Parts: sequence; structure tokens; C-alpha cells
Amino acid sequence: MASDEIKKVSLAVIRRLPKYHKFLGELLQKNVERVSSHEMGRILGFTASQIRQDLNNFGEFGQQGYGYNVEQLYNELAKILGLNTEHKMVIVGAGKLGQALAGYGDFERHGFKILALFDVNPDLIGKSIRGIPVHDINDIIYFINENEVDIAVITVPRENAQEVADTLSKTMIKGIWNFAPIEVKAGPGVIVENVLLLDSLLTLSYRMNESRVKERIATQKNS
Amino acid sequence: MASDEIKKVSLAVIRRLPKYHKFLGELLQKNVERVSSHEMGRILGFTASQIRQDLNNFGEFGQQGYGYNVEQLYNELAKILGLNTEHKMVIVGAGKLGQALAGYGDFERHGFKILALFDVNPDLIGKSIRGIPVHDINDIIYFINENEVDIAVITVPRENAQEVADTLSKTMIKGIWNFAPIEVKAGPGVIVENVLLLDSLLTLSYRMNESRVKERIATQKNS
DNA sequence: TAGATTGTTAATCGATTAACAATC
DNA sequence: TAGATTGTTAATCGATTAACAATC
Repeated sequence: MASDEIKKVSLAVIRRLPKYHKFLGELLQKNVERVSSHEMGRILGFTASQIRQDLNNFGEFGQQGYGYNVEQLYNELAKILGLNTEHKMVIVGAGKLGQALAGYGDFERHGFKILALFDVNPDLIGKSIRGIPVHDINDIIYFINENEVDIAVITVPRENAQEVADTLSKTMIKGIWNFAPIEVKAGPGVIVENVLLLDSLLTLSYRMNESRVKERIATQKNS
Repeated sequence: MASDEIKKVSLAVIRRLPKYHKFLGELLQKNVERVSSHEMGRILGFTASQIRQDLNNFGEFGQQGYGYNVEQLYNELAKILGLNTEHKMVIVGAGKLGQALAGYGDFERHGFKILALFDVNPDLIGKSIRGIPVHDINDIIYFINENEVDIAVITVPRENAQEVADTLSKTMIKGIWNFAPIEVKAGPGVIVENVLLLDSLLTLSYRMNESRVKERIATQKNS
């Protein structure tokens, strides 16, 4: 029946959810009990209307005349974001970037536990980085399935990234967080989030250059 | 007059430009001379219409019946993205992440030259990482102005990120690329691009969890 | 020339904002 | 109760897609 149909939540909404969650976490820390959509919008730079629309994709979490209970909404958002269960991660590539991510406490704090790093380099295999062991890449399929790892982070060079994604697709992995500078493809049922750092830098560069671009267009259009 | 008015280019368009640029670079490598919007769209997963609309924000680069000249369009996009002049960068924070970014050849290849890293740690100051010297953070204002650095990368811990941004705002820096897990604010005229890694991970987590969320909503709506 | 493909206008689609009855 | 603020419908705005005359 029609009431069962869940409309697809747009990516724009999804990308705002972590910001709501973070803000509510901060309020919780300050022992704030309730918050209105207006107040949230004022501080986060969204309209109250948008926040209410976003939240109502997932349920009715507020109360007329009162607003939202901070703790309750925080927990609901955590559930929506999949933070109510612990995630097990491995990092593929124990270079500088892999090591940087391994030492990044924020992930653990949100329930993403890094079990191991993997590398091809014999000098690294067997070592440990901030208490996290570096294993041989050849053992990764066994390790993931044995330990019910659900997220793999790819921090290998571009050349090997797709190959790693292919290997991962043979396991029970559920998500791939890719830092290599290509958009890797994975098997069906595996969600991929590509972090394209160069794209981000080029976006910055564009915006720094924007006024010059506009001048150029204006000049062309006049001539 | 009205023809002078340049309509604001939306962020959605801007974020697609690096993908066009990259694709054209690959075609150029393969000595492909011309490409149609249809062909580009087919491979990149956009509609031909969208690509033509996007490009026409910046000028008329194509030719009826022919399409686009790969080399010309590649160069035009480079100009639009601010890649026609070399950018000088410094990295603030010479920890693992700073070191990882310092060793990332893709940036240099696109004209982003990393001149130095900066840190507070006396063990790191004076050393060099892949040929790039690590300087004392106290010298950063002088260094940036003296060397006409236009982009600063922030890879310091959360606690110090805003402070660094404030210091940078006192210099002639034009852009800040921030990897600390807060949205830093900078002085007027300074463009900030925040790379919020946790947000990216939570987006992945949401999508991995999506089917479960929908079930939950459906159940609620039935009861 | 005929075929292809652009630049651009019009139509559609989706996301954001505004408005307001419902209700705590 | 009166005031506040939700959930939700309607209006607006913006972005994407379709269509097609212009033209290489």
C-alpha cells in the first residue's frame, strides 16, 4: 500500500545528517535538554524548515510547542547513521596516509574500530602502528571474513586501488572508503565512498580564481 | 547592462569541473582529438545536456557538428580551475597526515607546489620530508608573505585548527584547505575548503545501513 | 550537401522555503 | 489557556533534462 512506500532520501539530506548529529552531540555535552528547529538552523546556517523536512524523512522526533529532545534526537540520528552498532574496519595500505587514519581517534569514538592494517611491504608487515598490527595483504580475505570486518579503507597507490577493491569484493565487506585518486568500482551490495582529494583542492582553486574567471567571461561577452 | 551580468555558478557545477578536466586529460594522453558531449556523458555518467549546460556557464567551447576539441577544452577547464598559474602551498602540521599530503605527487603534477611544512615539534623542525623542509610554526607569517604562498593546508589537531586559521588570516594567503575536524573560519577574502573526513565516513555508514533504516520507518508507519 | 552536434530555450523534476493547522 | 513549535501541505526556486533551430 501507498503508506508503505518510503521515498528515496536524497544525497543532499544525507550529507547534512552528520552535521545535525555533531551539533546535537555538542548540545548534549553542555547538558542542553531541548532545541528547536529554528535554533539549530540559526547556528548551523540552515533554515528551520529544511531541518524539519530533513528529519521528517525518518520519523516524527519532535513535539509541538516544545521542539526536539536533544538526547533523543541525537540517539535517533545515531541509529539512522548506523552508529548504534560497532563497525569493524581494516586499512589497506600502511603508508603515511594509512598510518594517519589509523591514529585518528575520532573514528573509534564513533564506534569505528580499526582492527588491522594491510600492506605488501615486508618491512611493515608484523610491525604495529599505535597498537594496530600490520598484516600481509595476502591474508586479507581470510581476516575480513573471520573477523566480520564490514568497512575497508583503501590507502594504496592509484595503480593498485581497483585491484584491492576487486579483492575486497570477494569478501563479506559491506563498505569501501577509498582514498586512492580514482573512483573504484566494487561488487554488488558493496557501498563505495570515494574521497577525491584532488577534486577538493581543485574546487578550492576554482573558488580562489572565481573573480578572474568572471572577468574573462564578461570581456568575451562584450566583444 | 544585462549582458554583463554573470550568473553565479552553482557548487554542483563546480564540483563536476574536476571530473571533466580529468577525463579530458586522459583523452589527451590517448591522443584523442575531439569528443562530443554525448560521449563524455556516456563515460562519466552524466547527460550530454548537463555537460553542455555546465560548460556554457563559462563560454562557447564547442562547434556544431564536430563537438569539442579535447586539447582546447582541457586547457580552458584548466584556466577556469585556476591551473594556468602555479600555486604555492605550505602544510601546517607535519604529522602523519601532513607528511602523507607532502608526498602526494598529484598536487605537484597539477601545479600545486609545496614549499614547506610547519610544526611546533622541535624534533621535526629542521628535518625535511621528501625534500620539503619543516619549519618552525613561528616563522609562518614571514614565510608566507615572503614567498607569496597562496594556499595553506591545515593538518594540525582539532584544538589548534582555528588558531592556525586566525594566524593565516593575518597573511596574504588566498585559500585554506582544512583537514582538521571542525569547519574553520577565516578572514574576508580567504576561501576555505573543509575536508570533513568523519562526515564522509558517516555518509558511507548511512548508506550501508540504509535498508535497515527504511525497514524501521515502514514498521513505524504501519503501527 | 547531409549528418552531426552544438548552444540555448522550454519543460520537467526535485529540493528548498513559506505558510499554517494541529497540538503540546 | 496562550504561546510556541511541530509536521506537513503548498509555493517557490533552482537544477536537470528534453527539444530543436542554428550551423559546422
